[in-house]
Amino acid sequence: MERDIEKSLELINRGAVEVISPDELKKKLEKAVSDNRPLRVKAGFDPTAPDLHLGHTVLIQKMRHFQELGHQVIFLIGDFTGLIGDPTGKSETRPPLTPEQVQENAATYKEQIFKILDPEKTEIAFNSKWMQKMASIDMIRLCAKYTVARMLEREDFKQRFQQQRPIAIHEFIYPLIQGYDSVALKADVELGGTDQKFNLLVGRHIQKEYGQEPQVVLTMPLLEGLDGVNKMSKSLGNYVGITEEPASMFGKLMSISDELMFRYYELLSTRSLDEISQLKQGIEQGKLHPKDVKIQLAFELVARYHGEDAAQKAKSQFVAQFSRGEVPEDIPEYRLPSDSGDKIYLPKVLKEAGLVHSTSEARRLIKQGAVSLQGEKVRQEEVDRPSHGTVLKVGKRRFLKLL
RNA sequence: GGAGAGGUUCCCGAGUGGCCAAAGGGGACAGACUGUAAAUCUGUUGGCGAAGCCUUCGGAGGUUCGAAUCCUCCCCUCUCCA
Repeated sequence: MERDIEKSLELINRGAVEVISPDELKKKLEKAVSDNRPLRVKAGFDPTAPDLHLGHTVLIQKMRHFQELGHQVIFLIGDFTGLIGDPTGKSETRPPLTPEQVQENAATYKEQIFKILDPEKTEIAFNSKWMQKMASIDMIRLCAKYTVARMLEREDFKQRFQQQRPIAIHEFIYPLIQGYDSVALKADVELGGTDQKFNLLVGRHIQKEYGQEPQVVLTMPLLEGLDGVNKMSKSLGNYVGITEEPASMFGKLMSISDELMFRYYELLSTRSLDEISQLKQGIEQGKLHPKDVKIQLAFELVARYHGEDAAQKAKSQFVAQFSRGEVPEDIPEYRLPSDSGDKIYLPKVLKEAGLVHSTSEARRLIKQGAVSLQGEKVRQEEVDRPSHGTVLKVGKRRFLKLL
């Protein structure tokens, strides 16, 4: 275990938004060293998303830091709470998952976190272990430890309440169970995104109620999704999954705005803050092209999850396709019906091949000049039957080889 | 239990008998531009081989030449009262 408290604090605080409270953290660290007992550091994950995405990695990397300092990290999969659905940050009640879905998703989580965490030093817990068998009377006792008024202090509950939107009662139970998890795990520290602050603080309260020393709460910034506005989340579809194909990962990262790129640098890159501000300056002074700086970011992240080779390949493919307008290597093929004569009706082909949802959409795209055959823009819906191997292109990203 | 408000297209939201496949915004897609799947500007955004027709406004019926709009019943959400 790291014995230098100051050094520990430095690493722990890096990137963190808030520590509640810093004094308690320091004391816990000192005690850990003097008792030679690693701190139990908990972070909970809702098993709604089968794919971990870059947003999660901000937190997981912080867990990694604790591991590096020799502490015990607990990756809690909220398989029981997943049946409720965390209402945090949601404007609406979430549909509950079935037990089967939860199991499936939890398994996938488990596979993925070890891309970042050291399996040897990670304890994986499921809160169904203690929640499943909790007696009704104990559940009621747990509920008795918090009040409706205090629940409504939470911003999203308050808003929904004020806006006359539904809040189901079970949603109130979520923070209580999350707090009880800390009791069950005897957590010394709990990590979470800033949106989790309320739930994390409820944990402190509940622990006290159950006679435990309250956990230190450490919040990490939320990573904005690709849209640059909402937090990255599976359900909003603005995410980059860590198991995503290199090319897709690279492309998505290149699609973020130049402004958002620096946010990603700060939260995801291992580069020092100094280096990052140098990149920023370089762009402002016109020495660096923003596209190149973005390529470096995409490269670093793809390399982290897929290796250097894959990153190199994704990069050259991207440059070929979007800077030079070349046709990518692996594109889907479509065999034209042999009996279709010497004219083909393009909207139908596009639909059959799955490049568009409907022939209407295809017709619109043709009208807009988005469709080309072998580099030649198509203006007619009906065209001469193209020769074998002709490349059909829709927009910038959809390709089809006609056979 | 009583009284009231509401449920509209991917999302938010306008529409209160025909001019409604339904304003506006968001998102998405496309085009132009660009050393970016960046920014910006413009356009498109139910389906149908496209003529017109078909399906869509919580659900089921009904009135009407004609219904998102009116009526009946049902389901769901919210507010106030109990």
